[in-house]
Amino acid sequence: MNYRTRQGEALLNYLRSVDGRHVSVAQIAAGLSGSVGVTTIYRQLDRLIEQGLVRKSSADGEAACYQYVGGQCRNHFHLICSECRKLIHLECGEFDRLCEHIRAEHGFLPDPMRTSVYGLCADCLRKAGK
Amino acid sequence: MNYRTRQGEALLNYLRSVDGRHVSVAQIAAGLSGSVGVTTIYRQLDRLIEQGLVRKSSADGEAACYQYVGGQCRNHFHLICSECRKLIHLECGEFDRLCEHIRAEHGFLPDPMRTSVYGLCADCLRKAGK
DNA sequence: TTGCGTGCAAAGGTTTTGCATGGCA
DNA sequence: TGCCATGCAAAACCTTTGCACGCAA
Repeated sequence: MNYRTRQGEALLNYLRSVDGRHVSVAQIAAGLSGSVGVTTIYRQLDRLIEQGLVRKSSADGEAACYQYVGGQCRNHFHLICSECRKLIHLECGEFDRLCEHIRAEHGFLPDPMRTSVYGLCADCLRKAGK
Repeated sequence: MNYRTRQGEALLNYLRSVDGRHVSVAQIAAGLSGSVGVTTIYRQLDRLIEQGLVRKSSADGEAACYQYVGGQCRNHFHLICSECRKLIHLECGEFDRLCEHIRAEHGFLPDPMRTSVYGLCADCLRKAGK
C-alpha cells in the first residue's frame, strides 16, 4: 500500500488517470476539485518521488510538473521543445551510451530520469522554416 | 558597445570576472555590492541573453543561473549533481552523436546549450559509498 | 524635450513552514 | 493515548510590473 489516506489515494488515482502525462500542482489541485490542499499535494508528491513512483521535472521558470511513472521506471529521458514546451518521452540506446561515457570519463553518474534535452520539436522546426 | 550605462558595464564586468561561471541574480547583486538594483540586473540579463552573450540555465526549483559566454558560444552542455548542485561544463563528442541521432530519428533538434544532465557527481558518489 | 535606463515598492506565482486539528491504530 | 497526515494561513522565495525619477542626446 503506497497511500494510507483518502488524499493520497485521490492523488495517486488522479496521476494515473492522466495516463502518465505531466501535470503541475495547480492542475492536480484543479483535477481533484480542491478536495486536497496544495500543502498535502506537495507533501504526498515528495513521498511518491522518494518511492520512485513519480517524477518531477521543472522547465525554466514555470511551475514544476509531476508525472506518474509507476513501478516500472524505465530509463527514459525527455525532449522539451523550447518553443512550444511540448514534452517528448524517449528511451534510446544512444543516450545510454552517453551515460556510460560520462560515467567512465568524468566520474559522474547520470540519472536519465531526471534529464531533459532542450531544443526544437519537429513542428516548431517546420514553422521556423528549417 | 553592448552596454550604455554604468550598471550595464558593471554587470558585464562582473560576469566576465567570474570567468564564465554560473551565478544567480542574488550572487550578482552581492558581487556588485548592491550598487545595481535587482530589477536592472534582470533587465540587463534579458538583453544580454537576447544578444547571445549570456546564457540562462535554471536547475529544478532553484534560482536561475546566468553565465557569460562571450561571442564564442561553444557546444557545451551541463552535468548537474542532484545532491550537491555542483555544475559541470562538458563538451563531448558522444553528446554530439546523441544530438544527431535525436535529430535524425525523432525530428527534434537538440540545443546542447540549454541541456542539462542530472545525476551524481564523483564526490557525492563517493560519499554515497558507491 | 524626448527617450531610455534605473530602482524602489508592490504584486505575482510557486513552494515551504508553523501550527492546530482530526483520524486511525 | 500517540502518531502521523491534513490544511489553513503565513512566510519565504524568485521574478516581474508600475511608476516616478534622472541622465544623456
